[in-house]
Amino acid sequence: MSSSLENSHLHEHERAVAVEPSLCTACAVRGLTFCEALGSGDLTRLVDIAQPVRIEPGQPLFTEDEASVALFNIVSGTIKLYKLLPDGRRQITGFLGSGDFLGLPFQETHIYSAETVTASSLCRFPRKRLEALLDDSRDLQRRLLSMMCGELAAAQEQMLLLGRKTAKEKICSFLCLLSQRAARRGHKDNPLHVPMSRTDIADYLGLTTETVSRTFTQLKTSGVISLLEGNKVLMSNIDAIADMADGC
Amino acid sequence: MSSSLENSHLHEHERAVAVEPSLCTACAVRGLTFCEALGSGDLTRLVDIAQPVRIEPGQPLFTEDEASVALFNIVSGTIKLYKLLPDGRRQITGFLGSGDFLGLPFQETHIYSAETVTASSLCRFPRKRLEALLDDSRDLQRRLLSMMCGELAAAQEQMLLLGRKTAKEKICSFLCLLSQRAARRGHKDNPLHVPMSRTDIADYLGLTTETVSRTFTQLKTSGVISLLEGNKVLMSNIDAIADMADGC
DNA sequence: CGATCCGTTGAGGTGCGTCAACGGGAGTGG
DNA sequence: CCACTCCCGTTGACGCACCTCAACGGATCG
Repeated sequence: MSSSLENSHLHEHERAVAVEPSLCTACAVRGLTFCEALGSGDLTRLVDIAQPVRIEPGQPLFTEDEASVALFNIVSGTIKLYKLLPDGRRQITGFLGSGDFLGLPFQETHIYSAETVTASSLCRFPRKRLEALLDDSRDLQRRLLSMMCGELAAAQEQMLLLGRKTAKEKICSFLCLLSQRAARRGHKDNPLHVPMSRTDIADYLGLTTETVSRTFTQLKTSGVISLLEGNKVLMSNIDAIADMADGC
Repeated sequence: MSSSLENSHLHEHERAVAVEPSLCTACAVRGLTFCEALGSGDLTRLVDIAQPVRIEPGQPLFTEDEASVALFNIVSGTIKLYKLLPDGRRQITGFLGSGDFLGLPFQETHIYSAETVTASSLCRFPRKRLEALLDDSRDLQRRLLSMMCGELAAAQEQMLLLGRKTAKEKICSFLCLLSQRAARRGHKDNPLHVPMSRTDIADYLGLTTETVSRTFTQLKTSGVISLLEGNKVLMSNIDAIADMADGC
């Protein structure tokens, strides 16, 4: 599925030049991240430890059980998080996009693997230094706590999906989720861009690629979506899709 | 399934007497909770807003989408958290026990319903007042952040279970989880107490009661567990169960 | 002692997984 | 420019793990 532990390329990025303060104040996704919570003083300190990183599609960022040395803000691109069973079965626990925070502070090892789906640019923070900053800045910590609450809420919603929804409901929920997130980020949300493969979608929804494919054609045949060029999905009846997502 | 919004009994508990400071310093579960992070000054402030609550089995604490007015520490007993689909399908997203924190700070509404499984005693905190305390105490906030990270890790593990494990693997994982938590709390972990009903277990694991029951008898027949009186499970071969939990 | 609830067991059905084949697009090499 | 390969998405045929429906026994309770 991937080249596993071959992530030595990351260390090359550590030599990247320090971020200019202007890059943060001008950051396109700053309003979405925890950086928003920072006053100019703390922002300077954050800039000191931030390292811009650009990564190609399909590259691992870190692996489950590996020691956690860095945390990230995602500036652009899509990242997938996943856990594996010994025999190779995979569960993707989330897709992250611009503005999302990647990694768990105050945890010594990663609890999941992370890999790019599309070409991505990230803001990399050495963990220990970010934790020190967190200890000093109550605003930053509170903002992060609030983001974690949001992630926990999303995780619970995903449990409902995985445990109790049918294939059609899962696909519809997935489309609604992607659409909402695109809108929140200011991206186009109706001809919706779906950058992940059928395999990734299947491993996110607890299905197989065949079932994902069949369900898409079923939705296409019933007229609620159209599949366009460039991995785009046109939702011709969003209300119907939202209803189907909850089994109405 | 439950008496839904009938939780007016909660307000009676609000009249409960204030906690004595000695009750906190002597609290049996203090080392497990975020209270551990408090110095004596902050502890006094926490005592001021804490309200002891005792609730019978099968009683709702709050409901999904309801405004969040209070958060809780669980002193003893078991609580279930769940989400519902419009047609009544239910997913239990977690079971909480002594030392666990219940509720999401800085969120205006609850994202799940909570109900007692067994008779429980809780420590109730009005949300706004606890948030004010959080804003003042960095240690408290950090401890809570760290607990949220643990919950998020558990949620990811549960997604792997729901999306990719078989019925037998789910049941074995469940037994291992309960056993580990019992040990961490200092409860007996091998003749393991399983207080929840087959229906609750099914709704937690994304199965039906029949499948849960059949899988238990299957494990019993193959000799790795025995079902004892009083909802106790004896695991005669824990290693085998742990292996089966991951499909080995 | 009827009523209700819970756990168990059986018989039968089905939604989704498994296995296999096929076609189109991208990359590669001659 | 054309083969050739590889990868990905799609579709079909078939099987099975789990769900559905139903019956039953034991425990609890008014």
